Amino acid sequence: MPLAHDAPTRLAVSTVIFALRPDSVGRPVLWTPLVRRTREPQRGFWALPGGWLPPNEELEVAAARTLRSTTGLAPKYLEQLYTFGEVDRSPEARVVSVVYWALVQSDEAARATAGPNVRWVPADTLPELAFDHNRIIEYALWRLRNKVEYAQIAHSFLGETFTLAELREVYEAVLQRSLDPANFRRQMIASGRLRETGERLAGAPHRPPKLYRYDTSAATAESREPFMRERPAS
Amino acid sequence: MPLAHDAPTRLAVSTVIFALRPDSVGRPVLWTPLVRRTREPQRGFWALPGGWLPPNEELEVAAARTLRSTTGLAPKYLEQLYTFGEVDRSPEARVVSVVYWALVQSDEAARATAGPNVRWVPADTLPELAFDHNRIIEYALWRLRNKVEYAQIAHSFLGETFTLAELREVYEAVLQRSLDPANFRRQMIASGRLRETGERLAGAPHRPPKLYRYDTSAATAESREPFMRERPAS
DNA sequence: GCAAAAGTGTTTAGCGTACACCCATGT
DNA sequence: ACATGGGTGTACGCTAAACACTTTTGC
Repeated sequence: MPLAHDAPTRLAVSTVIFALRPDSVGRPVLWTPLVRRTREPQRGFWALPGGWLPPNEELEVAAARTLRSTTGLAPKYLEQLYTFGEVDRSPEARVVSVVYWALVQSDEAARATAGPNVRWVPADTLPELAFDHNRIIEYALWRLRNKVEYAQIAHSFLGETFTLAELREVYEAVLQRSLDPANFRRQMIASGRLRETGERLAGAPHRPPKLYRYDTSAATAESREPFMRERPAS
Repeated sequence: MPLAHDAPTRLAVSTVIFALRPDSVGRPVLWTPLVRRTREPQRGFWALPGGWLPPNEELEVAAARTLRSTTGLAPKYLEQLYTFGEVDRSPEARVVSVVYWALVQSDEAARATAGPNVRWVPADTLPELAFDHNRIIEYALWRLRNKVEYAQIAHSFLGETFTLAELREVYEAVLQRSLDPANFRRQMIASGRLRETGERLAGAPHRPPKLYRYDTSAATAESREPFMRERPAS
């Protein structure tokens, strides 16, 4: 079915947002917030947070604003994912969506705003979503799991300081497999991007672990990608 | 300077095209075709091939069509690169460009159409281009050089059959360093994606090398990325 | 036979994995 | 003291890099 010849192509920005939340057994797994569509087309279906691109707003800023308005949070990591533009991905009008993906701090996400039209769901067991949004989230998951293996982004789920065990739990949750604590420690230290804070986390009935901080200035030239900012727009 | 409030955001598709051509010393290096802008803004400057997105055309098809109209060629590899949408990247109007990158067969590119408004230039020593196109090509180069190291795309510069020496020359030209022929051979064979044709390339004053063919069906599930097609749209 | 590139064999170094073991704290 | 996770040491296996060596052609 051809589109109306006078309908202009519309440009939207959407964001796939990831945070870690405990599942029913208490182990952290990936969750993502969705919004309920309140108008046609696809009214009532859950969809990615997003909206039309304002003429004077940067793409990345639009993604961050969307994130903030649906979760109340600021992204700790934000990157362009892909642009989806199939002619038939939305009925009636041609819609090209520039999609971003974001990581937010998990303990903040636990207290994130939610309402009747915002719902967090486990990213690996999605319901049927509006448009091609299932496919988009699956692609974002693929990218996240790939990128965690070679880029230092896992700390974006955590706060300013963290223990190596906490960091390892993030990797294990994202990659869905357990990692050797001893080797994990050495790999992280060898990367040269962790700085000891000098403090330890006390209170547990065992040896108190050191607290680390991610060193943003230690990113080497080889590993740096174009267009990557230290602080995403908010 | 704010944009006119009634000017809609426009959507364009551009393509960074790479082929290998001999430099002055005869060694293959990366070249890319540019088109001269014949209207304002930036009239007279060289720019990436591209144009406005037709309402009923797929993004990838638009990229392939652009490629064909400027070079007369069909892409052997075509992938979305990034979407550039900075508010001020084009004067007067907000333009969001979905940029693709493509690899074309080098011996075909040698006979490619060129005219007063199409020029091939070495990709590593670009003149000053229109808009942000210098930055776009530099990013495409970065992506190409990264991806060649972990994905099997180098054969896209070659014809149906090729020798391991020819394939190695592609890698050397893209990565700008020489590779050990013995180890290169073993790595390629070990990848399991090359098939012997049973033929050899005769005529040179030395032992005739075997001819190989790239086996598209041998791509494993682990290495496959979403949205990758065997045959790009043309 | 000789030159030159194709193709094979072998050694070494680095790195990730597996796992044994010691350390430090709260109870 | 002891249980528990933090943290260290070490051996193994795989792979890439380096390079010596053999093979096969045209001249």
